[in-house]
Formats: sequence, C-alpha cells, structure tokens
Amino acid sequence: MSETRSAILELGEMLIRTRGYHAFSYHDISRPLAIKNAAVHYYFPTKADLGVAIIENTIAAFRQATASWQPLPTEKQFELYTRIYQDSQSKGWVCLMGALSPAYDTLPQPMQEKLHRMGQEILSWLTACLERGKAEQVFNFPESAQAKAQVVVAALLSSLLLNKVMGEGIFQSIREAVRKGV
Amino acid sequence: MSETRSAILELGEMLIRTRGYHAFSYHDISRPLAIKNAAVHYYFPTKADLGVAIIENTIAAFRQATASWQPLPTEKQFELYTRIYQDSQSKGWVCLMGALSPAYDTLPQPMQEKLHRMGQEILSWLTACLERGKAEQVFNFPESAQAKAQVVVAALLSSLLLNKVMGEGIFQSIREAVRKGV
DNA sequence: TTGCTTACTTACTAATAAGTAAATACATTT
DNA sequence: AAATGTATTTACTTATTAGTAAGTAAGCAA
Repeated sequence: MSETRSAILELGEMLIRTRGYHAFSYHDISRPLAIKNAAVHYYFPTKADLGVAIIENTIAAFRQATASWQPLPTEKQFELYTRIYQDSQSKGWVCLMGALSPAYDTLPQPMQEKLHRMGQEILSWLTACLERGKAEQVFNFPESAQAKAQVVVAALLSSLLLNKVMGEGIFQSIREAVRKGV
Repeated sequence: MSETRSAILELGEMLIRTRGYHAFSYHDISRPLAIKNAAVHYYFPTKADLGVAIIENTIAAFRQATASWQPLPTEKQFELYTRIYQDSQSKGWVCLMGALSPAYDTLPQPMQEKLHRMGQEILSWLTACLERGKAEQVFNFPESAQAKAQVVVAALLSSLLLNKVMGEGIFQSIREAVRKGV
C-alpha cells in the first residue's frame, strides 16, 4: 500500500478520535502531509470512503491483536484488552466508537454499517473471553458474560470521554473498577 | 423569556443531542421555526453562545429535578436519576455529555468550562446520593461512593451511545446491570 | 409626538467545505 | 519510441457556513 495512503489513514484516524467526524476536513489532512486537497480525493474519493476505510482498519487491527493473544491466559488477554484504552487515554484519544456514535444518525450509511460491525466484533470477542474466564474460575461475576461484556465496553468507552472533560483521574478510577469487577 | 428564544433553545438541544455540535447549523434551527437565520443570531450572537445557554439550561433542569426529589427515599431518587437516561433513550437522544465530550477539544472555551461544571454537578449529586444510600444500608457496593458514581455515570452515558449503534437491547441491559450493582 | 426598545427581516460577506475535470510528471510496459 | 498506468497538481465549482450591517414595524415611555 502507498505511503501517502497510509499516512492519510493514520492522520484521519487521529482527527476522528480527537475531534470527531464533522470537525475535520480534507484540508486538515492535506496540509500536514504537504500534499494537495485533490491528492486526498485521489485515494479516498469521498469523505465517507475515508471514514469506512478507517473503521475497516480498526477492525483489522483488533482481529490481529486478539489473534496474537490466543496463546495467553484468559486474564492476561483481558488485561491487554483494557490496555488498548489505556494507550488511547495517554494519547488524549477516545475510541472510535466513542468518537462516532454520538453523530451516528448523521453518518453516511456505509459508515453506520461498518461501525455496527465493529461493535459486534468487539462485543463478541469480549463475551467469549469473559465466558471462558468464568468457566476457568479466573473471573467471578454474577451476570451473564454477554451482559458483563456490554457493561465493560460501556465503562471503558465513557471513561475516555469523561477523562477529556473531567480530567486525568477518572479514566484510571473507572479502569480500576472494571478490573475489580470481573 | 421570549417564546422564540425558548423554541430555539429546545430545538438546539435536540439537534446537539441527536447530531452533535458540529453537525447542525443555524439554518437547521431557523427553517423549522419559520424564522430567518439572523433572528437566531439576534438571540444567540454566536453558536458558542447558544451552546453555552443549552448547557446552562441542562444544569438548571438537573438542579431543579434533584431539589424536587429531596423528600423522597434515597433509592427512589436513584431510580429517578436513571429514568432521565431512560427518557432520553426512548426519544433516541444521547445525553449532553455524551454528545459533546468526543469533540471537547474543538468546542469554544466557554462551552468547555460549562460542560466541566455540568459534569461536576452530576457527579457530586450522585456521589452524595450513593454515600447516603450506603449509610442507610439500602445500597450495597464495595467501592467508594465517588468511584461508584463515576462508574454509574459512565455506564449510563455509554448505554445511550451504544444503543444507537448496536440497537435497542443494550440500553436496557446496561441499565439493569447498574440497578443491580448498587 | 418624539424617541427608544424589542423583535425581527433583507441582503449581504468572507471563509470553508466537499468534490471534480483536466493537465502533468514520472516510471513501466509494449 | 510509443503507449499506458500511477500519483499527483492546478484550477475550479457549487454549496453551506457563521456572522453582520442596515433597515423596519410595532409597542411603550416621556
């Protein structure tokens, strides 16, 4: 894949996750890369194409990460999952779901579909992880694994959002509560 | 207060909570109210002024609601708090914090400050509510009331966001988990 | 009745947005 | 050498944005 193309994707992801889909323009991409507006359109004809590609990238990265964790113990896998959010927090980014979901109704339909798909993949991996941990007795929680997965995703997603508004402490506090809750 | 002014505020709140701050324009307000663009600027000279007024409105409504709940038992007050989110969900709205926090860095500074203030007020009311319920033995959770308040706000906020993307069920599921967790 | 305030409208401006058509430069293939 | 494909720029269009300056109609106040 072209170097320019991946630089666009990388910058685009950063912009979505720090400003949101409607608060960045192709100019915000072309300027720092020292290329012209039309060069961005060459790789991603419409902004929706770019948005879809960024979500696809994130899905692919999640698949790859979780696949590489397969040999590890269940509790380690869970810890690595929460570390994804820790890494986002330290960059001042929110997660893609947190960035895009509030404006879901305004997103181009292909982006809506990809985002839904991303949510399914994350929830189903996490549900399986929690289920396995419960069976292995390394996790202990009363709810179903599916309900627990939803609460965990929700807590971590929000912790990144609230962290921006309310300050540093809140992310760590919520992450700690999530860790203790399984 | 002028009827037009409050109609603008109401519509503006709906637009922010269904589309986000950067995905609506003064035209989206003036058109359904059958007034001109400049009439909106008459009441709210800049978009930031409108944004600030909407957050102030929400803070005032929260203060009024919680004040009116004062005579009620603690667990009833908590239930009414979660019902705020239920009502949002049934309208397809997210909460103001969920709508604005992802684009926090791009918001005008006065809006950032008001949003921070709103978060403080909600968290401190909820912390006090949980603290009291613990002392009265109607709630039972191991964490500090402050940590619990953060987790509860986080879970409810995200449940509205995830609900839009993942579908109806997830809000109810998370709300139920929150209810059981106190 | 004159002046002032309230609540707008008319008619703009300047900036920015996404997107496109056509030209160009360079490398590779035929 | 000619043709082709890839990656880009130039130069533009069309639409929308927030915001403003000037005017107006109605009501109230001195």
